[in-house]
Amino acid sequence: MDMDVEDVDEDETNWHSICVQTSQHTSVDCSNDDVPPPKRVILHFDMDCFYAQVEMIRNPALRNVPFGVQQKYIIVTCNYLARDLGVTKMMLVSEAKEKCPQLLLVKGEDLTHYREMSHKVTELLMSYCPLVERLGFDENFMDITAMVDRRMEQSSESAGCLYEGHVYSHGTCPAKVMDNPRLAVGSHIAAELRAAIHSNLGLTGCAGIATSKLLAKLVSGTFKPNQQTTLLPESVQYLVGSLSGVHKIPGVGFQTAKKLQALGIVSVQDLQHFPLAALVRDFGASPAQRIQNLALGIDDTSVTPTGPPQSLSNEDSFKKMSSTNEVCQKVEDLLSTLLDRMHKDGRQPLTFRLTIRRHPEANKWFSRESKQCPISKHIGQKITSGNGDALNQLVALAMKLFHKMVDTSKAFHLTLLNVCFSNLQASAAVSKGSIASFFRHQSPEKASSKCQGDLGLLPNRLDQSGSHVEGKMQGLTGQEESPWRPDARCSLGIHPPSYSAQPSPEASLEEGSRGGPEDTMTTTSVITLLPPNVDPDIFRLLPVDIQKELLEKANVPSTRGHQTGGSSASDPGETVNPSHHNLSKTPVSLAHNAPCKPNDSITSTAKDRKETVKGFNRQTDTPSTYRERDVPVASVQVSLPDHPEEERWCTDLRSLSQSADCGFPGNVDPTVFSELPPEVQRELLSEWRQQRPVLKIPSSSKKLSKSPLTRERKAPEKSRQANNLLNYFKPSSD
DNA sequence: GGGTCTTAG
DNA sequence: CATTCTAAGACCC
Repeated sequence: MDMDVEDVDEDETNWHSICVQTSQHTSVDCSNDDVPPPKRVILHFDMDCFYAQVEMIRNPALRNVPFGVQQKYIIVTCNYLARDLGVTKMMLVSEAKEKCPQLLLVKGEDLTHYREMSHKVTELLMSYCPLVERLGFDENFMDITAMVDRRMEQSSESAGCLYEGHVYSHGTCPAKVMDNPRLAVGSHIAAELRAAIHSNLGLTGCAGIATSKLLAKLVSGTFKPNQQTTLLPESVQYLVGSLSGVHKIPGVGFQTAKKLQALGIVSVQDLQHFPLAALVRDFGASPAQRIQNLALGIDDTSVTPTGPPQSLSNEDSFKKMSSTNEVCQKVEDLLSTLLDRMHKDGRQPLTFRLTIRRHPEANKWFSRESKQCPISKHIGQKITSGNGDALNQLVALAMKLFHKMVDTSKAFHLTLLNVCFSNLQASAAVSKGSIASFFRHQSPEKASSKCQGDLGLLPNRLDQSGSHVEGKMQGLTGQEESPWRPDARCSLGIHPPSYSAQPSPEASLEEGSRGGPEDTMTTTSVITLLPPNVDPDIFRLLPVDIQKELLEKANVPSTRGHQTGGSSASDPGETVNPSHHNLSKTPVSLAHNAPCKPNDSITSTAKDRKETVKGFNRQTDTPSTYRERDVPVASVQVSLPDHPEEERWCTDLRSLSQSADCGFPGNVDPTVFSELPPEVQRELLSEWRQQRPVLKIPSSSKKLSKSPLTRERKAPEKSRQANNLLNYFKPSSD
């Protein structure tokens, strides 16, 4: 997991955060009109040090101390206090301790809480628009083209607004800014979504707004903690040209980079200009075209809704395992927890796989070996129904597979075991309004719901994903009640769980603005009413009275951001880093001689407001305002009582605007929640559980047609849903 | 469909 | 370099 690549990335930030001040006369920007209007508007979200944030929500006391999340002997990620002290992701625990003796460590091998929070983020985003694709636990892509179009149709005002957050640029003329109104609108939507994630889930993160997944991802980390950046078409070449090497291109991993290097290709420019035919020889036509396009900043792949996981696995690594008994015991442990997850998921696995890793001595180049086999229907049923017999039978099955790989009559030395269920089959359908339908992928025809209906109108490109869209829409449509009704929720700052609820039509911000009376309640409205120099994100966290005050004096003199020349504490210097040879390699014909501060890259207005906010923001607290209440914490390690299910309570998007009173708008403030007495938490959880929709559905996928480049596929076609609800309502449906 | 390789976080 | 603990897709038989 290096999912944590995310954050800090010391060096990576450099390249992208470079900003060049182009001299007035560059051939690029300012006067070109040959830049075609963006077709799609794609967002990329990347949570800040995700695991660490989840841990801080579970235990607010952690916010005040430097700590790292440890998996075995590695610090997989850490909070910002730890970063300030020199700790980085993927650092050895021993090294981190030397560097920072007071570093606290939180065990992170159990991914349960991270996984759950990860899905909440995805589901929250899906409630606004179904086109959400997950990338690991902490990143999501979203195609908001339809949302943007709708907003532009209904409100002419949008044309007049500026970008929210930063604009990646090396000196674009301000005038140019408005030549990309769709991206500008996209930046506002991104800001609202980040605000929603923050208010509903208590998480901060970065967003990138661009015309493709590639570009959105590349630009999102430009300004690191908790900020967003929009990439304009005229800056694309500069951005890709700034990458330090081909390995920085998403999709070009170690092996590919190695092969490229063998061809003398090291820089992105090398790859851009290398004869395609030669690449084809080494990589094959499709991959060759693909990687060269990526180097050129071209990416046609669509955002493919991820849907429920296609496999569930559990693994553990260790120094040495050399007896069958140990293996058997470990397999049992792994299976036991995996079975719990499988049971909650509700789907029935048709395939079981056991994977091992042998000690890197005999077994060459490190690798894993696996054996898999079908799961009999009989056992499969026990798995889904939670029958305890399943464990024993699966352990036996696993051992059979184990013996196929390892000759136990000889010495062996394993360093890892993994058990995996795949080929997940959804069981019977659930009631129509169920959440399950939310994840369902099929249902052709009707796409009536509002939110979705719009999607149906997608002008461009979504053709291929049409099927998914429809499927999702349907789910949405199915949504019958309106969980988000103001009255119902809020009893405790909480409201009905709603996985499903989110998808509900009204969930969409714009929807509201479109015609409904509820417009006024939408996040959108709220945000747009904020004083120009206030970050909606922060605003929301302020006490109501302060909010009022700010609204009254909308034009308070903005303090010059501290953030300014520097950027956040996290990586200030780097952004300005003088040593950007990259610059010189830039293909673009600009005079980018003068690197400038990050700020410069922003249009003045946008910039000003961002910065002011930032300064404000940074100190006060980025993450959670509510945070510190004192919770009796025995040790920093203490955390919530473990309830299996605290998972899915969800939120109501639209309630954002009222968040102030409820503690959380339609939702629960995670921090607050964590501070409630365990009994109360449990009670709430069980209440939520009754309706909570739970997961995603199965999706057996088949292939549809293919599109030329890149993978497009994913939409499952048939699938019914398996939903946890089943477990609650239908004891043992098969 | 089984199994490996690659990429990714 | 991987290291951790996952998850997915491409591509072989």
